[in-house]
Amino acid sequence: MNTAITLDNASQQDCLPLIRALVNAWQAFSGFDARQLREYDLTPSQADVVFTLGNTEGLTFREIGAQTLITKGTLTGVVDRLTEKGLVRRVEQHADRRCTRVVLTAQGERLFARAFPRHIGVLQARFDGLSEAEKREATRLLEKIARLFR
Amino acid sequence: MNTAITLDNASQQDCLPLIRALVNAWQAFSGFDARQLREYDLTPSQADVVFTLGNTEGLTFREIGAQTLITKGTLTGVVDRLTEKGLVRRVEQHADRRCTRVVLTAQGERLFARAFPRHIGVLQARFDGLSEAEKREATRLLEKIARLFR
DNA sequence: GCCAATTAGTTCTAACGCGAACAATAATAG
DNA sequence: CTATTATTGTTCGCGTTAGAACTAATTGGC
Repeated sequence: MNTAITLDNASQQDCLPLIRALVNAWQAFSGFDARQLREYDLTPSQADVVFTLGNTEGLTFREIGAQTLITKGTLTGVVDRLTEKGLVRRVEQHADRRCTRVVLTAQGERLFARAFPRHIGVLQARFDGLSEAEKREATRLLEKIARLFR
Repeated sequence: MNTAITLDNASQQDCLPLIRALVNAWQAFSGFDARQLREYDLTPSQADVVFTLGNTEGLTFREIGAQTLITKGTLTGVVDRLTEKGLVRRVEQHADRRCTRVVLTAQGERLFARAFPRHIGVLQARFDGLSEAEKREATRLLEKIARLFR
């Protein structure tokens, strides 16, 4: 009994159908998400930030990065573009002058109130193609996969 | 009985834990994949192309794009970089002069023979943290999710 | 109190990723 | 046959994406 993987048997490994399914599911979901968000003139990353800032008093770059999984280097650019659009603004902190708080502007709040419920509604409607038991099981398995590769 | 989604109940929709799990699983898997491939000095897209071309007589851009889900515009750049590295070359077709076939060079073949089995082996080892039944169920659910958003 | 280690955010580089516009070529309708 | 339509790959614009180097500010050890 040997687990060596050769050029000949590599394509028969049973992880490959699962990997293909994961890639396809991600591609389909993220593509759909991006197309939907275009209605609000937002990229997925921008929407992620706006939706994270909604119903908060503002968050620092570090906090946004932790919740959205956007790297801090990327986040600088995303916040720059949201600022140009007038949806957020940077607020300096006196307590810790290294930190910057990012806050939704009035326009950002309005977009959040309009886009967030509608966007979630569209996604929820699609996911209702799964039963509640399937959603729970898929969540459990995906959490387990995430742990395996962390 | 109403399914309207408001600003207040949007965060309670039961698709959200599943979405979070999907995002986290993808992030963890694709990040691991990218770090592993760095050992061969390949990006995920480059590896995707090299691994797709392995054991073939070469494929056109259209065929590679169909199998890898890389857009044709992106593929031009990926093949450019693989060409610079000496791993693939473009072969013009006389039959249809619009088409270009991409073929592994001898160096590309060697890299494929070395990297493909080893990389699959590393991934397979991680996925063995799931039982066979879990792999099948995860595959089924992910295929269903992909269909919901296609 | 002072120096070393941390932390926060910015900048830079290389490579995607997608959609749209484009030129060259091929296929099809009439 | 010829005009229209479709397909193939390239190019471009814009926006990520990760990672590393960098600056400014803060914290911890002693």
